[in-house]
Amino acid sequence: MRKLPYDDTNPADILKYSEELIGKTFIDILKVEFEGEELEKIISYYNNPKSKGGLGNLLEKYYYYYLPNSKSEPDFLEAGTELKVTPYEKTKKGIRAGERLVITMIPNTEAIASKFKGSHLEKKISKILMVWYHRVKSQPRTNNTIDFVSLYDIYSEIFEKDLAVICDDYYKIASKVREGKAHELSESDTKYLGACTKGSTADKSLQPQFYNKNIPAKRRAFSLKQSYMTYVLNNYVKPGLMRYESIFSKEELENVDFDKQIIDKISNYVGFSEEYLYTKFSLNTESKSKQINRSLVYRILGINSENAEEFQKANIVVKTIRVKKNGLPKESMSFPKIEISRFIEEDFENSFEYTFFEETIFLFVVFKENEEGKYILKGSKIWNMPITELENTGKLEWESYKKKFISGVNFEIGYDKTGKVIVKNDLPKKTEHRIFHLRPHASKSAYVIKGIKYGNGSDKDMDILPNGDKMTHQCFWLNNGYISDIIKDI
DNA sequence: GCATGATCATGC
DNA sequence: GCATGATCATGC
Repeated sequence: MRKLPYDDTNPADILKYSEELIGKTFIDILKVEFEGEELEKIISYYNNPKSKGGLGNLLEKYYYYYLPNSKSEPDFLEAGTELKVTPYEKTKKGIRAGERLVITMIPNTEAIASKFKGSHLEKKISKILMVWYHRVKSQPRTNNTIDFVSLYDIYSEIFEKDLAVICDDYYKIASKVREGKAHELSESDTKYLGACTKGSTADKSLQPQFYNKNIPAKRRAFSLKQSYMTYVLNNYVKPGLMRYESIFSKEELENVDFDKQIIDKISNYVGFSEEYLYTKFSLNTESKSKQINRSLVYRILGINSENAEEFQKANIVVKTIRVKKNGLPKESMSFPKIEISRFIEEDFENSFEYTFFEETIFLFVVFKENEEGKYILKGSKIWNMPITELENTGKLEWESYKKKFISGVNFEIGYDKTGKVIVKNDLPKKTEHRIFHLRPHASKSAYVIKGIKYGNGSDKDMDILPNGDKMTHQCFWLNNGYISDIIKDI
């Protein structure tokens, strides 16, 4: 056996050796060990999406030279350090983690420890050597460049406040498993540590639960959420591009329940009118901004921007809701527009919509209309869509749109009294669905039907249908009736 | 008064 | 210039 070029008992030395990776591509690493035909062969092996060897495996073998030990122990055993090779991507707004960081499987054939301290997860997550490569999807994997290397130590001072949340997340996941409810787990149940599904689509088959022989559950793994990894990347690995403000002090996170604290902070202002609160929090009362209540919520939580550290980490989205006197939200809730050509190619389980509702936590903040027609802050709630609802009703409703797009959308062209064109379609309507429906979402309406253009929008406002017709961009909306049920206890 | 289609205001 | 969150406005 060759002598290792680093001290594998010392995390600092492993880090130092790893820093020599910066600026190199994976091909550069392989070139040290191979040449000629052999090099070509090994490159194509690692670029084959079907081969088991990932980029992490490549570095283990040809850069760190360690022999894989049992999967239940950290990779650098004596240093107690786990190696993770993980992608990041560049976006218009900066950089973000390309994936969640999967740590270890949630057991389904043996007992699970109820507390994080002393758990199997603790061993695997405490010290992680993160090797970040810039993923460019258009090029072969081995052409990607390693740009950053960092040592994540959950017991170091900077991550101390995250540890409290992660312990709480662990407890929630383990409790659900121990109650025999592994089939009800969802990534959005918890804040920084998530229970993500594991394996390719075909492998996501249901397996028996250790704690519940009657109901099978998908295999899931503990992971650091992608949103959390994005924060780690932007704050500790490459700080400076994004600025976050924190809502909580370390003491607050260590002592009280996360959700309860958010709700409590908002509760302090329940009963006051929008106008009063705008003035109190120095928001321009003349503003016609449709997002002024969002700004208000962030100010109530104590931050001036809309970049809340804890919300970024936990993937929490703030949604403000105005409720009419009769208790029904004034509006359904919109989401980013869809792309029909992508939509009809996807299966529900791998769709953008499934992923979004499985991963996203919502903070609903309700303003209710009083007798004088003024809106009063009523309260708030943290919510995620129950996975069974998403996988049953949600799936059926989603699929009804897919079917309709494929079979063909029909239009009826009309005009209102001002002469404006109004184009009706025969997509399934809100009244036919319980959870969500599709509606237009664009700057202007725009259609091309049988070659004829309608509406005053332009090409950017339109999406293309399978038959070549075009219609105004659509997006999913959560039905206001459905939201009404969720927020009725606020 | 609701359902559905249309559109606005902001921030990056 | 566009994505996003949110609301407007007409017809039934």
